[in-house]
Amino acid sequence: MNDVKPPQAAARPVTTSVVFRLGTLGSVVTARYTEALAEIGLKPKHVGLMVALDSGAPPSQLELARTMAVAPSLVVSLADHLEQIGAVDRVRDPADRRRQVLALTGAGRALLAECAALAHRLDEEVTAALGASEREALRRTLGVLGAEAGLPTHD
Amino acid sequence: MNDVKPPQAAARPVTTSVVFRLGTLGSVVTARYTEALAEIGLKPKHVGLMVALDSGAPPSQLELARTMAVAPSLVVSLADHLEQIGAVDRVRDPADRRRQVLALTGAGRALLAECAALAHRLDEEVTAALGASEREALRRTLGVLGAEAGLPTHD
DNA sequence: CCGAATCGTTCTGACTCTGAATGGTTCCCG
DNA sequence: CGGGAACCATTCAGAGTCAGAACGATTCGG
Repeated sequence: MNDVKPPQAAARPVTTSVVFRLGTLGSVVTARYTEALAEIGLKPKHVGLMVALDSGAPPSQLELARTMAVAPSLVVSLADHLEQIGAVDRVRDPADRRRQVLALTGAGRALLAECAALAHRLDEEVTAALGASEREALRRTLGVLGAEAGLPTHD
Repeated sequence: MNDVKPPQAAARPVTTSVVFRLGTLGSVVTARYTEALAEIGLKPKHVGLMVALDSGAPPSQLELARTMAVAPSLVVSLADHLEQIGAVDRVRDPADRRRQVLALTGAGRALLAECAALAHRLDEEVTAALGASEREALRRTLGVLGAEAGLPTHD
């Protein structure tokens, strides 16, 4: 019937997929987020660890590694840094002295709040082209997908 | 007034920000996407390069590096591989023999279509928890934000 | 009470990407 | 014309991030 060859390869190009858009957008947004966090001496995974602690995840390092889907050895270095700046306490569990139990300090909660403020400030830049209802719908939909994938989501 | 200390640190936790959700979701989705691509011997950036070519971006390697926001030396290795598997032609521009001009071959277009199919298949898994209208709204919103950020978006 | 299992830590290595150095090509100006 | 400056692609070394193996300390089970 129609032999018209489109200049593009496919009727539904890769670029129209949620997966592709989420990937590319995710990396550019994360780049800005990472840059902003660097100014307060943190990396995204540090925030991730604090979020896990704040969400009431089991506080032993091994379990934190599991909830973060990350190697235990990485948790060590993250905890090292957070402890050094006074954001977390790290004590041996008296009941099982193999375990290292992490807990947010007051300063840690303040730091996490600062990260939250920073993130929401970035949100306004990133979603500037969106209307309020679209913005909220996006936030909500991402929350649903995140929860589906087992990510921490207050809301 | 109210001195009730919430168990969480902030009224608007980091996890409710679009930036945070986009980042975490992006990385988990990208992980699955990367894994799926690996089975056909590609990495996300290979697809990115093919997409750029397919979208009519200026085909010299340096300009491709600019549109992909990536170092020129990386384009070399990406093009090396794509050329080796016959997905792109790489010829010296006769008008300026410093330039290396890339172009998708037929096989390249087929490969890109395969990636598109793969991505859309993944989409259904990832967005399984969403209704059709929500899914479409997400796709559209991500497209708007991507366009805002200067990303290639057919649609 | 002793061997197996568990947790944390250290360290090595894989992987990805950038930036500097190099060689070939073109442009510009005297 | 001719020669130096600018430009493009390529190679290579190195920074950064992360996982996995190896080890020591501690606990559990028989």
